[in-house]
Amino acid sequence: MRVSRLLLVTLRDVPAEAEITSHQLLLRAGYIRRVGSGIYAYLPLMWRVLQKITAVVREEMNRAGAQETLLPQLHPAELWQKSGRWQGYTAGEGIMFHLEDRQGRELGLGPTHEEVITSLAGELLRSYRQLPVNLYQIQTKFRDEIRPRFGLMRGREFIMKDAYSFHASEADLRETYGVMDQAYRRIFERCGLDAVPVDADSGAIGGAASQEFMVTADAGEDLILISDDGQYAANQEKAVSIPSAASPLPDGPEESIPTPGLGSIESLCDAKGWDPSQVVKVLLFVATLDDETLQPLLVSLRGDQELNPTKVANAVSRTLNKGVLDCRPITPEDSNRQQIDPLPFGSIGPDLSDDVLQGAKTWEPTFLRLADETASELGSFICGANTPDLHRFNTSWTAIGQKPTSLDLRNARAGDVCQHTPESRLTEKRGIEVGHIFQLGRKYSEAMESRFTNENGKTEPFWMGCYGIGVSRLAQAAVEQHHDDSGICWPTAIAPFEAIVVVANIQDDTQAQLGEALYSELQNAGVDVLIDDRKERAGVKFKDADLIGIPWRIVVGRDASEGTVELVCRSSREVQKLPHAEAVTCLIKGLHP
RNA sequence: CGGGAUGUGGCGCAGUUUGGUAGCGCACUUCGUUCGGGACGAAGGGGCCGCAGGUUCGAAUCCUGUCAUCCCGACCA
Repeated sequence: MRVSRLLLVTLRDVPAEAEITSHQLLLRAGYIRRVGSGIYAYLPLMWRVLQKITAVVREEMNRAGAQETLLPQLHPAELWQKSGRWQGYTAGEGIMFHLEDRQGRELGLGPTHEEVITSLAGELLRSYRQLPVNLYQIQTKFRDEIRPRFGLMRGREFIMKDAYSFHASEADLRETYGVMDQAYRRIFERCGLDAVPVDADSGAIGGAASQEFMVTADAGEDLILISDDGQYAANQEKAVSIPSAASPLPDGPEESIPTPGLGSIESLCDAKGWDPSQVVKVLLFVATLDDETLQPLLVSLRGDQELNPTKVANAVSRTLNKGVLDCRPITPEDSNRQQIDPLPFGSIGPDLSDDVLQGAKTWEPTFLRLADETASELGSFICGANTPDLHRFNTSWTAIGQKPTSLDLRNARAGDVCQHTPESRLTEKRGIEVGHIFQLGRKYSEAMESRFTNENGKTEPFWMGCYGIGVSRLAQAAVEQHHDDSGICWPTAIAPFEAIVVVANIQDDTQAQLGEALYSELQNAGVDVLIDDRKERAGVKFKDADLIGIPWRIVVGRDASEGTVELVCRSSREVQKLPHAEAVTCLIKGLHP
């Protein structure tokens, strides 16, 4: 390709819309253009990058025994109604774009394809003899993100590879899950990304085991915790650790202590000289369940710990055996709306009576009470007295009259001791989620009544796995991980071109001819090569070449008359002056070591 | 949806406080000089100042409404 004919519009100024480096560079280097909020055009250079990535993904998926298909993007509502997800995905905070056709039929624009594929599998896979099957597709997904962000990182339209596997047994599912884990590691490695597999919460998609692949980068939206010894890594939503010990309270009788104006743990401890680990804090939430009930929650946690909302939602879901659509803190305004008496915020104890909920307009009349183990394991502690400006000192679960069950509801934090070995501690990093693999189990096959006949002639629902890679996000994550002050430094495997021949002065016949000769030679050698044949000053061409980040550059310039050129490595900035033939061999060796 | 900010040629911005009919840099076009790290000079083209009302002799500027975009929280590949 000739740069003179390439649609390449580079910008000197950073568009105001871009916050993070990778987004700025993709815009400046002419890879993407914003068309609407969270909607981007992939310009020719970007499209080449995406094709390089999908080629790697295809190879590895095919190698792992998966088969490529292409599923529709328009999904009839009935499919989603059958799985029970239509409501949750379209109403309120729902993430699915949806529409009505001229007949008044409802359709959704696919944010994910469990429903479609599971219903197809039920029709096509009748016998255990056909199993296992792993189907994948690479296509555009639509999600009406609450807040699109950071260019391709969180778009409303994005390219994703998703795969779904169907199995006759859980053991077989686990085997394919393992194969996918290995395939994913290879994919990210081949794409030149440093991606860490971490234990993850399976979230809205549901299911048993799940693992995310995180590209470590400061701009990442997720917080991940990694052990010093590298044996354990998890998303903060899922991460577990051993909490630090609480400072014990001196023995003594229970006391009521006036605490006017001390509504936060911090102010309370500052004023009274207590340690936050001696206090049980109580947080009130209201959870929206999938049967539309609004369940008030009372959560107890040791004062020095942070609550993990994902763990709370999962605990609610497990306890009540219902899905949790939303979980938000109860605020003083809620008492007005529910027409109940004001709650003693700042002085709530774990034994806050259900009486406070009597007469609530839409809430359930009793609290679901949950306690983190850091709180439930305290012998004696300080807590609110359920009366404004009053706390209880040296009380206990016996005195309070209820010993809650111990759950893990807290955030693991950097510095915490690991569960797998007390020798190791956790550190925090930020990560960009580029892949996620799940063992779904039978959740969808049961809901969609998608079944096969087993060896014993009985019908049963499939065991399922699902495996996603954010292809367009991966491309931007690669830029986030590979750039310098001058621009992008693509890993060769996913660079739009492997090499660029820069003719310093195209009007110099010697330079032009040698440049053209090298260009054809490289093309004939199967190298993806660009030639910058523009009538621009050399400086402009160098700046552009750096910006767009082609891994190798051959500069044909003032030494062209002696047949000497420069071979430049973009990422290391290493320059070698070489006879042109040698530069070509050297370049090809660099590409295929 | 809650909190914050911004809308002025393709991009980055000034002008808004104190109303007088729009300007700068980059980019673009032409010519000349220059030619290995985003050149210089000259000449040019391009904007109903987000949109709709209102106030006024007169609105980018003041008032009301509305829309859009971006940032911080809830969602996820």
